[in-house]
Amino acid sequence: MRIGELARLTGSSVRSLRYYEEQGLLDSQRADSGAHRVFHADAVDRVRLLRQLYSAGLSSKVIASILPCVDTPSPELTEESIAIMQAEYARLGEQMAAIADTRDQLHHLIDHATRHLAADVDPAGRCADTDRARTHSDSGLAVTP
DNA sequence: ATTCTAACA
DNA sequence: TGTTAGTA
Repeated sequence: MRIGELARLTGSSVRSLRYYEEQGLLDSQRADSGAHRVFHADAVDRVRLLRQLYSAGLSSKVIASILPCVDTPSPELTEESIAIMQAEYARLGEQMAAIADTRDQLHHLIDHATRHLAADVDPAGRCADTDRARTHSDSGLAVTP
């Protein structure tokens, strides 16, 4: 397939795909005329993996160093490759903990704001405000572990 | 219409 | 990565 289709199938831009190839992360052939790139069908999975790693915060360099672990023959897979993967694994673990902590704080803020809104402006009756407060509580955001 | 390379307010 | 220019 050509670059346009690969982009469509992976939800990435054509520009990004050329960049991945430039970084040695993606393989491609050349059309007979050498005019344009031709990608193997497997490139779809490869690109999805690349984007997943990128979105997790891994750099092109890091991804390049661990790809030999993905490709069938891996002559350039070294001890350092494993060390790098372990480091990223650890980093993601810390990042997940930090994100969980942030989520907890947000939960508290939501809880506080909800109570404030419910008890605040309605010494007499309660209508819109109370409804809004209840809506927030049941919105799925208040998932206390 | 699609792809390519090169380059940057 | 986006975008633009000039081609093929």
